[in-house]
Amino acid sequence: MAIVAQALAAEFEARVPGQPAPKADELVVETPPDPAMGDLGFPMFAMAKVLRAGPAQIAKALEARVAAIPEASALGQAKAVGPYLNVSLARAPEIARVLAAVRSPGWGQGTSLAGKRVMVEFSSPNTNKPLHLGHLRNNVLGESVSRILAAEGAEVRKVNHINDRGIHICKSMLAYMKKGEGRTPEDEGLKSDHFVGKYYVLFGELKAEAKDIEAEAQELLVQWEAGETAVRELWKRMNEWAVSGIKKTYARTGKGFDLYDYESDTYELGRRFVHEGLAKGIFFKAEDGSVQVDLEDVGLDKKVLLRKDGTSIYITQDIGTAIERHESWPHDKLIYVVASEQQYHFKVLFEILKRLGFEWARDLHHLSYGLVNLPSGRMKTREGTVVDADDLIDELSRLAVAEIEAKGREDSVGDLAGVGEKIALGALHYYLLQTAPAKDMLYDPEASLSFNGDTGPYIQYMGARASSIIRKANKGEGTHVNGTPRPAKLESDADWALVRRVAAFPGAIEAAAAKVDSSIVANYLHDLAQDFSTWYRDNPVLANPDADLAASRLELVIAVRATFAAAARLTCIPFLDAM
RNA sequence: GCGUUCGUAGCUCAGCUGGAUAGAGCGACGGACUUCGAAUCCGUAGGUCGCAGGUUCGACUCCUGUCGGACGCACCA
Repeated sequence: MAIVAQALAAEFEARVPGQPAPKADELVVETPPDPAMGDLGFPMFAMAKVLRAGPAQIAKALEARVAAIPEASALGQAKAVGPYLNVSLARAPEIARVLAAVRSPGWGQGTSLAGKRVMVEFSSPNTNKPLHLGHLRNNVLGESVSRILAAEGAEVRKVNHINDRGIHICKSMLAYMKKGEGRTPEDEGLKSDHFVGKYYVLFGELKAEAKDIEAEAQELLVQWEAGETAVRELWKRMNEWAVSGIKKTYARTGKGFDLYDYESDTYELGRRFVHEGLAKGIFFKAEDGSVQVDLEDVGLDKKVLLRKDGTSIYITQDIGTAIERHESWPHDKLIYVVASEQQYHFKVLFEILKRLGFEWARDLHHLSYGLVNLPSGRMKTREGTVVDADDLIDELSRLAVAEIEAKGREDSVGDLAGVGEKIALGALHYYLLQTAPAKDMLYDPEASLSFNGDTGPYIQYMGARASSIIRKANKGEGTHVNGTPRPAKLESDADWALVRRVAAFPGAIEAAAAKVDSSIVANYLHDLAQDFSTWYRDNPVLANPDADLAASRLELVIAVRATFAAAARLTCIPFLDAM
C-alpha cells in the first residue's frame, strides 16, 4: 500500500506538480471480484479529475512506476486492469506473516479502541417475569458487542439496569397475595423466575373475576412507595426469586455483568438535576406545576420531567442514572442496548443531557434493535405467544441431543447433554446475530432447529472438523510427521484463498467495533466456515504424499481453528472440538 | 397527522466509508460417501435491488418525492 502511494505521489509530481497526492491510509482499497485479478484493487476514478487523465491511463502509468520501485517486487506485483491498479501480493511472505500472527497472543485483536472506556447497558429485565426471546436478542447483542469492543482494546463495563419497581411488579405481587398461599418455587418445583411469572400471568386472569383489581395494584404501589413493611418484604422476596432465576439464565447462556443497578435505588436520582436545570432556565414550570422541557426547536416535542406532584418519571431516572454513571466511572462512550421502540426516548434523553451541559452526552449511543417476530405474528404476553428463553433452549438442546444420537456420535462427544446445550446456544446466538440489529427479524423455530445451511451448528461443525484433523495429527497419523512447514508450499490458489480469509479476521473485528455491529463478525464466521469446508474437501492434509505440504497445511488448519475459536467467542457461539 | 426505521431471488438474510459480472442459506431440480466426520460438498434454475426523479465518470449504497410494512408520538416503564 505504501508502495502504491509512493508511485502515485511520483505520478502526481510529474503531472500536477505541487498537488498533494493521497497518503497510503487514504487510498481506497477493495478486493477484486475474481482472485485471478489480484488480491488488492485500487480504483483510479477519483484520481482522474485531478490528474486530467483517464483512470485506465493512470493505472497503466502506475503499473510502470511500481515496477520501477526496487523494493516493490518483494511485496508483490502491480498490474493495471482497466481503471484499476490491482496488486497480487507475493504469497510466501504474506503466508508466513499470517501464520505467525495467528500464533501470537491475542490473534485478531486490535488497538483501535485502546485506552477507551466503554459502558454497555443491556438486558435490563423486569422482575415480574422470566426472560423471553426478545431478551435473548438483546443479551447476545450486548454481550457480543462488549466482547468485540474489548477485543479492540477498550476497557468495557457491562451494566444491567434491573427494573424492580413499578406497577407491573405490584401486579405479580398482588396475584401472589391472593392465590399464592405462601408457597415457594421449591413447593411447586418451578425455576424461581418462572414461579414469579406464573403469578404475573395469573393477574391477567384475575382481572376477569375482579374488575377493580387494577385499582388494588395501584394501591399496592402507593403502599410500596410509603415503605410499608409487609409490602416491602414480599417485594424483596419475589424480586429475589425473579432475579436469581434470571441470573441462572445468564449463566446458562454465557452472559455476565460487571454491575447491577436496581431501579428501586436509582428511580429518584434525576430530580436534583431537573431542579438545577429549572433554575438555569433550561426547563420550565408549566401552569399545572409540572416541570417540562421544550425540545421543539430540534424537532422533538415538549416532555414532562417531573409530575405536577413533584415525583419523578422514567426519563428523570435515566437522566440521573446517566450522570451518576459518568461521575463514578468516566467513560468515552455509553451504549444502551434497548429495543427500537424506545428510539424517541433516547433522542430526548441525549438532548436533555446535552442541554444540561454535559460534554459526554454526545458520546451516548442507542444500539437499537428490531423486534423478533414469529411466523405466526408478534409475540404478545397476553395472548400467551411469548417464547420463553429457558423453554426455547431446553427444546433446542433436546433436538441437538436427538441429532447426535441419530448420527450415533454419543461416544465421540463425551458429555452428551453439555454438547447438546452448546449446539443449542450456537444455533440460537448465530441466528439472532446474523441479522443486522436495526432490522426486525423473523424467528423461525423450525429453521433454527434444522441445523442445516447458514446456521450456528454448521459453523460449529466446521470448527469441529478442523479440530478433528489436528487431533489426528497429534496422534501421529499423517505424512506431516516427516515434513517441515514451509509457507511457499501454500502458494496454490486454493490454499492462498483460505489464507486470505484467515487474514481478513482482524479487519472484521475492527469494522464490527467501529460500527458497533456484531453481525459483521457473525457473517465473517460463516464465510470462513464455507471456505474451509470447500477447501478441505479437495485438499488433503494428513494424507498428502508431499510431507512438507502436509505439514504446511496442518499449520493452516491450526490457524483456521484458532480463528474459528476466537470469532466464535466474540459472537457467543460455543466452540466445540467434537459434535 | 408528525417522527424514526425497514423494503435486495418463492422464503430468511448478506452486500465494506458510492465503484469492476448484486451474493449466501432454505425450498426446487440434478450429482458426490471402500479416501482427514456427508450436521458436508458440487452443479442448474431463480433478481428491471418497492416505484419515480436527482447528484455523480459511476448509485443496491447518497438526496428528494412516493407507495408498503414496523415502531413511536403518556405526568407507563
